[in-house]
Amino acid sequence: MQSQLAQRLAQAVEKAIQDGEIPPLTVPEFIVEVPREKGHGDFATNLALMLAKPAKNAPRKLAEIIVNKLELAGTSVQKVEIAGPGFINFHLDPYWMHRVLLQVEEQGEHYGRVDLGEGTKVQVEFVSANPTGLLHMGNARGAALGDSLASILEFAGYDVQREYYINDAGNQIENFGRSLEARYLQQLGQDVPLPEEGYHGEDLIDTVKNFIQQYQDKYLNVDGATRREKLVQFALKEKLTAIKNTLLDFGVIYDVWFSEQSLHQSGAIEETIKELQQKGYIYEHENALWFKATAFGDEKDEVVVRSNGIPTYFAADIAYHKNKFQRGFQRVINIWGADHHGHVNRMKGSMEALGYNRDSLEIILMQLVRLLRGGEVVRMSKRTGRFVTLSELIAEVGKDAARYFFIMRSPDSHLEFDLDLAKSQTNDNPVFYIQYAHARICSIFRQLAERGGEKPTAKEVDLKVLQNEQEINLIRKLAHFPVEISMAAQTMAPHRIAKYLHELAGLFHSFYNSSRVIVDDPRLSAARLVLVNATGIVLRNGLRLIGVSAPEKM
RNA sequence: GUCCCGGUAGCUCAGUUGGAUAGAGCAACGGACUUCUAAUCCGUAGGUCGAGGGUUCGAAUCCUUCCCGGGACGCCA
Repeated sequence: MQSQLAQRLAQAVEKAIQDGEIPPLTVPEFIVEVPREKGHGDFATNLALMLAKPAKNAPRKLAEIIVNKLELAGTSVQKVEIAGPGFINFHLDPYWMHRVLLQVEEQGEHYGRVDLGEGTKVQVEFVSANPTGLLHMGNARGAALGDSLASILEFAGYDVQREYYINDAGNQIENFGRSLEARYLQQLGQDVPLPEEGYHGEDLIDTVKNFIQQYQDKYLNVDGATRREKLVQFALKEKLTAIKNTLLDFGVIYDVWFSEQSLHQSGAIEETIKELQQKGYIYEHENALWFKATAFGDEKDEVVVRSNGIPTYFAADIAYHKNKFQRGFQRVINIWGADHHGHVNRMKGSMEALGYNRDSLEIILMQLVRLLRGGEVVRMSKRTGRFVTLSELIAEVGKDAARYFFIMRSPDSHLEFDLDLAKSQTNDNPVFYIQYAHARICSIFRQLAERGGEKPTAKEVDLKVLQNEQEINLIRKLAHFPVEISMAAQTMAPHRIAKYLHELAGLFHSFYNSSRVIVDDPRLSAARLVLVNATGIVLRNGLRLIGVSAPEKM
């Protein structure tokens, strides 16, 4: 409906130009939106306002010209008016929206899909936590955000792949090995210190205990390199399995687990550096190789190969992202913690250097998470390795609340995660509020079944009996769902869906409290059941996108 | 010092890419259960949109200068 109106409006302008009522110009960008104020109609456009400057004419005057040229045959527009500084408001046939109920029912779990992406290949890479420990709150936010974004993009017509990059090579693995070695020797009674820069998390003690159970002291009296290699191999496998399982519990399933090590082994890193070298973006300084990030607007250059000959993680990352583009992704989206922001420009620069469009690599930076318990900030320490893990969080508040809380705020915003609120089963908890709406809907249909009634279908029902304020508000909201999907996909903002669902649930609760669904009048009853059913479908579709379950009973 | 993010109601946050009278939830206050789930609803109150300047028909939104909070500036990842 919105795009149809936009098209007709553009045509009207063209016609006015032909007739010489508006000077020749290209039609400016304008929007057809749902006005906040209901008095402003069902749709409104700012076209005349946007046209004012290029056409050198007063907005209201232009609005009049446009309205005169506007062809509205075949639309549901009943009345057009010019308002305020020059808005054109459209009032539609009061029942136009009711048709959306037919659509919702017909399309079911597909209602809300749009074809914004037109099959564009997109990859979303998220979490990619080092397999040297457990997942923390930052990873958790990334998991919720990345998975939801991927789902939303899919729903908006993109061909989406979810990927996890396993940092199973490089410096931190060396470090990991030395930490494991220390823990191993400690367990076997030796008094050795943990490396200063090592992994201090106590989870490594358990890992080493498991190792000992299998190998005992077999690696006590071998050379360090062998011992560390064996420990690392064992620990990586264990940690990665744990991460996979936790993410699975969180409802996140990846298409691809990509190993950094494979890039080292295949020679892809070396090859990529050579390519950059040939293009003149690599130079040597103090025995190290540097990438000319400054040539691409970054503040300073960056080392790709250390003076000891070992490539940095940056070198691996360049090779990795080149690999992504080689796999044919037209958009490559990464979700990173805000602490990686310094990495953004040089990564984009490196892609530009390799001949790709820097804007095809899109980075979403998310701000930090603060946990609150009993009104107090839960202190975490990276140094001591003491923090709340994702699996602990899931155990404490449940998957649904956790996923909702992580995506309900814009990534740009620092996230305050109130554990008590997430656990509370009261109306101040938005997750329960939404789920409760769904449970109530299911309950109505259980009730109907108990009374021997049958679920009506939209086309056999007279939807025009849905006329009260609550019914109309609810229908309007359902009609808006596809637009919401487009917006969320376009701005890569899953929190919009959370907000939408909360509002939808609110409108449903209002409706529920104002009108009984199962009533004596069979026409009214049937129409309301269709409305309720449609609401249930949209709630399920939305909740599915953000990875929250839609319980039938609470 | 440079760069990034934020600053909107008591609190936590939205704000449809520059639009009409700035919104929601919680907290506060006052109401509604003989009902398909009161885990709900209805109502009231609450604002110099961090501050100043600029751009224009029109600014929370854009440009600029400051202030405050968080983060990043390594041959770590």
